Amino acid sequence: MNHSAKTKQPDISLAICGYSRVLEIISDKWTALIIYALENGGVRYGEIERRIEGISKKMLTQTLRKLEWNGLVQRHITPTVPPMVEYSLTSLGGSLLQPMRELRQWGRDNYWHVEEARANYEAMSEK
Amino acid sequence: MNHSAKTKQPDISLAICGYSRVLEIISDKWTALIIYALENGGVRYGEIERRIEGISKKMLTQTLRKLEWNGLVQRHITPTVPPMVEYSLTSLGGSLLQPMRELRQWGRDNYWHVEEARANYEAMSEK
DNA sequence: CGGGATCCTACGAGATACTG
DNA sequence: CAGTATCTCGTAGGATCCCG
Repeated sequence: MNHSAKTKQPDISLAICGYSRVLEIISDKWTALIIYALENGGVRYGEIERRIEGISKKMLTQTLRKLEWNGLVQRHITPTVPPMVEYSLTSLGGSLLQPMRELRQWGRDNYWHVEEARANYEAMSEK
Repeated sequence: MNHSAKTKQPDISLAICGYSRVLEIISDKWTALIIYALENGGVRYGEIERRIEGISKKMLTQTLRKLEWNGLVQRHITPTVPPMVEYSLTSLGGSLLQPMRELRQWGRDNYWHVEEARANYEAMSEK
């Protein structure tokens, strides 16, 4: 009753692949860094901005909104003047930390292999 | 001797973060799907194309080249006419499978939470 | 303090056509 | 079969200025 039993392999569909769906959520340039900034608890807007080198207000706000929209981050406003806004991970957001840490670790352990491969590839192309 | 001992937290730097480096490698639209297509061994160009729904020759070739450049995939040509080209994961590429599978699993398990959060967020905005 | 509104541009990626 | 070569377009993301 399911997909093509006679052909060698099932299709790989972008629309259905769990990985693609995760990427849609966490592959924006600043998303992961913001999640890491929040991994130890709630942090104020300005403090996140200070912690992450090079991020602009626009990108910070935009990325936080998307994280909120996806249910990974929650926003808590204390209506003083001026206002104080604190962001924190939801439990859904927290559940992403473990798998993300593993990818990060892979990057730390293996990035030099990647750089080596690139140098090698380019050396080959020139000959 | 290291970074600012008196300020509350060390900076989070895009350039240095292991996670950002991994994203640089595997966040392209088709990259993960190609890696999955190769997870059980070498596959020919045309076969990858058939397995991945919706990919164009241009994107397939371009993504394969980048994967090769990064040392994750290797290319083996049998110079018959017409030529036969087989791609397979290197050991470096294979080492990415485990962490990627975990993210994929997260997507499968939690995507419905994300969709729920989105619906909720939008319902809030309208009021 | 914590944003929002605009403008601009580089680049990812699709469509289409051609080739050894 | 396994690619290249162009053309085009949408959008992510940076810069800048303004606001309650």
